[in-house]
Amino acid sequence: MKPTQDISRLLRERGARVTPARLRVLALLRASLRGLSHHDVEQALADGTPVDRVTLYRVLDWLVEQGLAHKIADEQRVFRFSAAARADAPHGAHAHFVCDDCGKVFCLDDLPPAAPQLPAGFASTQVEFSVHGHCAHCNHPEHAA
Amino acid sequence: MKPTQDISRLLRERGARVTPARLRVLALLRASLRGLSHHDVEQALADGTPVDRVTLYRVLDWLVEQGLAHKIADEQRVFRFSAAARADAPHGAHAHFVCDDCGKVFCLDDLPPAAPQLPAGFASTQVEFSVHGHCAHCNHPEHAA
DNA sequence: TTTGCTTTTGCAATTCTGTTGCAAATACAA
DNA sequence: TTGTATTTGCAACAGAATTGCAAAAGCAAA
Repeated sequence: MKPTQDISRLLRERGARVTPARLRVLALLRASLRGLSHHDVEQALADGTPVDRVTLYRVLDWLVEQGLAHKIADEQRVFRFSAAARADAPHGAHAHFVCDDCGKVFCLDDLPPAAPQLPAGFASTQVEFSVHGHCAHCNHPEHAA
Repeated sequence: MKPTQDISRLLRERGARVTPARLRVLALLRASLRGLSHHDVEQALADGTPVDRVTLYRVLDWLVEQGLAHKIADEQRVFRFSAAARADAPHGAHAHFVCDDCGKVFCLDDLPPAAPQLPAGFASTQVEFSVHGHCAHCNHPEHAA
């Protein structure tokens, strides 16, 4: 089961051109459990034929424009992209783990946090719960850069 | 009542050096109803003796480090700073309310829930709990800008 | 007040993240 | 295969934020 074939059909169905960059990026986003920054995607695609930085920005924005991906600014003011099909729920409904070493964001399935009591007059629209620390990869000295 | 005298004493009490830049920036943040970007602060201080851009960045970060201000990235991926309501410990584990209208950050006294179970190898150092919504001021149409 | 040490400031240059303009390459339909 | 609009890659640009280092300023002790 080639995920790229699914994606290829998906793109074709909406009258969009099927290009390697779009296939690879969307497949990557769909395979990822966490939001990916432009840099993350660039690194992930560097193994095969490298994709130009600008093309990557444009593909990512195009995916967002097409409603196939979501774009949010993380705490470090970096845009993170995630596939829309999986993450269609309002962002922030789940908890995040932020690695303070590598800056990566992981989604924690766990724990739908309840909003605490707010002062009078305050209205909450969204709750964000982030756990900061060191991810499994950065926690192991032998893996550190 | 000179707010700068309050601030001057506040800084001195914690063994920090009292400089014009720190006084002016913190006074400005305290007087502001919404979160200010670096550019906002630079403009606001341009009337008097202009403060160097880099100094401004450093003063703002220093205030955050001291727990006297909060720093968040807004939707346009620009950092916005606001005075901390409670001049507490250096940004400990407490909950925040972020107003999506004015960008201001309020500290909530409620303690965040304990860190959820993390994947193997992950270590948590800090838990951040943010509630997004509309603050009491922005909730009232007659007060809105 | 003066001295001396430490912190802070200001300038220049640099990094990081993302954009824009334009010509060449490519997808896709005819 | 050909024609055409779309997409790509390169280069240059732009704004936000950071870094290195010498000069200036704060503060305590003499």
